[in-house]
Amino acid sequence: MSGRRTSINDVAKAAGVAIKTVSRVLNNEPNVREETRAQVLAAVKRLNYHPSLSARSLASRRSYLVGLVYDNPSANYTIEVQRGALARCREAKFLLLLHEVAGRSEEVIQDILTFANQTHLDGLIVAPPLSESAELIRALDAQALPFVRIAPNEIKHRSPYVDIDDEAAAREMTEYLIGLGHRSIGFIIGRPGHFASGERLRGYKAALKNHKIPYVPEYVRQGDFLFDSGLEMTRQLLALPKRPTAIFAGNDDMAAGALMAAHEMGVAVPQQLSVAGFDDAAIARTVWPPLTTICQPTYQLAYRAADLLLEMLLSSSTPKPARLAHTLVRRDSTAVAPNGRVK
Amino acid sequence: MSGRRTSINDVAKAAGVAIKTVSRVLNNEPNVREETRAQVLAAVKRLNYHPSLSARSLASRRSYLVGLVYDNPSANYTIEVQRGALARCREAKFLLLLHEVAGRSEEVIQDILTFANQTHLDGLIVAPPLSESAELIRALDAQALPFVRIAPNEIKHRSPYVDIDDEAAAREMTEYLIGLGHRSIGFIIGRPGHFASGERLRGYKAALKNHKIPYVPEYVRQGDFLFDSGLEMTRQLLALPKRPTAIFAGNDDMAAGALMAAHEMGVAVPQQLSVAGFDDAAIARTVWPPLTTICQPTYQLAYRAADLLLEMLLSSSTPKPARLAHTLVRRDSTAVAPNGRVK
DNA sequence: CTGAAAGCGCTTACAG
DNA sequence: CTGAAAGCGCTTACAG
Repeated sequence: MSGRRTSINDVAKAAGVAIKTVSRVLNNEPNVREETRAQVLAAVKRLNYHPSLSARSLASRRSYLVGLVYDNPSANYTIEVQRGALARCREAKFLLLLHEVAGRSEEVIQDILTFANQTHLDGLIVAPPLSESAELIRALDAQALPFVRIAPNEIKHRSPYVDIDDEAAAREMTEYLIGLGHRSIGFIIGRPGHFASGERLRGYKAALKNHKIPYVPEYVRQGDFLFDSGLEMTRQLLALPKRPTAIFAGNDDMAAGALMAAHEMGVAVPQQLSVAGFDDAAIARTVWPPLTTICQPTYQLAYRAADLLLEMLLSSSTPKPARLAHTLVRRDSTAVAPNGRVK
Repeated sequence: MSGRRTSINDVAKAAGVAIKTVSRVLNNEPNVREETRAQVLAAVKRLNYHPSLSARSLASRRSYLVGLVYDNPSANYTIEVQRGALARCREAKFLLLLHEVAGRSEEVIQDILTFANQTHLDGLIVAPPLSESAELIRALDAQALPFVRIAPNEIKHRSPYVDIDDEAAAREMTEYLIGLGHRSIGFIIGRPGHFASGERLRGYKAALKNHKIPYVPEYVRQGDFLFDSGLEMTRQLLALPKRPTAIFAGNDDMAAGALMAAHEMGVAVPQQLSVAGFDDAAIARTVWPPLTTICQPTYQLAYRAADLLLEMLLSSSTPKPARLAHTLVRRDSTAVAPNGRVK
């Protein structure tokens, strides 16, 4: 670290061209002779030159900074989101800044706006459940800050988003259980207000209907996406006179709670009770038995979200939303229903 | 986003001073009259001015960028490290860039150096287990890049670091089990090569010695910090003719594996077997029964690491290493030894 | 296909 | 205690 860092001037001198030409090569602009381009690249390599982000940023009135805001629902989920967004940003030579928020909605919004203003963010990626906040969307709109939402709810807004088909996924899982011979299937709903909670419930209902299985209200319980609610609701479901032979929880944390309730009450999983989750979070593989669940392509969702944002920033267009595929992962927590006939 | 962003010139004009004075106020430099300072701050507020990082960075030859590199050992741990480092960086108006690495040591080092060069990082925070890599330390040294290590091993290097006393913590946990009347205590060692693995083993041995309990080699098994190794080693320990009444695993993931082995073999925890972990990771609270474990102040370690790095950068001194306190967290996985007399 | 000039918004180094 | 000038390393806008 002695003396000056090497700059575009050094490269220009070494390659025998003007700095504008170096700039063209570095930014993959057209109208450079192939030979000239090669000379410049050779000089870049020889001098181990790395362009200065601050200079570029200052001159182009663009920060090359993208923010990722999240209200950490679970560490594993968040890490995957970070990975996906980071990967795409790195490719485009943008920097990703993380910003975790928590607390009341009003403060959270102010917090995010302050973050965006202080860092002069070019754009923002909004992870769920923040992506479901109508107030936040409105506030970002008012700032004219480009943003992309991951798995948002039904809020109508022209900004792009990426998601999966929660209803279809829940329908598939329910039909998978039906296929195993289950006819009494409990369902634990996710936190009220989350769009995904409602969609998953809708998928459960649709599957029952498709198979002409009556909907039993007492089999459907309200949880909140947390372990404890899965535990408590399963205790209630298993205490029912005619208890369900399968329980489908709105996410893996609640499914893990369901497993614990079964252990407590001496109900064998999967022999006497099948349990299914949603998300394929890390907990799905650390509980016993490992959970049958729906795998969301979290990394891909975040990668794609970053991709859409960069497209907005670089071409100032408004890209179309993207819907990605989920998969049903079969593990050991589900099995043929006791006395059940497999279809 | 119409027209120009407000700059230091606008503030200077509005406050009736030179831009240098605005700069002084913003950077808390001395030699500004209190009245002038107030005028400037009022103008800053009125115009909702936020200084440009790129301009500041370009002029001061400092990127205000700090890197955090990690080889994600567990999502929960990583998230806590991020939180701590982010909090300190935000206070100092530095930006934190994440960089996750994986794979062979040589590639990892090259990857980190490329990251540092491309972003013109001012400094680097190195999380474990990367902080234990002698090759990495050497490479960073060669680049003259300031860095701070979190929980490094015994590598001698003048760069600062933060850690806890792993040996003392393991000693305390072992003595806690002894205090519950246990005399046959199994131990599952963490991944070989990790400094913490050896320190924790040392603490276990020291406690036995302090209490004149003979060291039984077959009670000590080699794991690798992963769930499966805890499962397998506990199966072996519980198959012993005289099986231990307590098992202390070198981390929580292995302790969770130990719990599953006990469930499998019909050994009641904690009535017939006490199980203790280390780290207080999220899994410690999702397994059943919840784990007694050692809580590392992960957030604080990272916060402090960032603090030391910033001190290095801003005062160009070399701060002293910091050692932080751990705590023993009692939960339901440990109890009085069967037929044990509590001391 | 290539380049010279101006300027982005700050800090540094200096003067008073 | 305050300020005018120079310059950080790029891109933009323009000229040829």
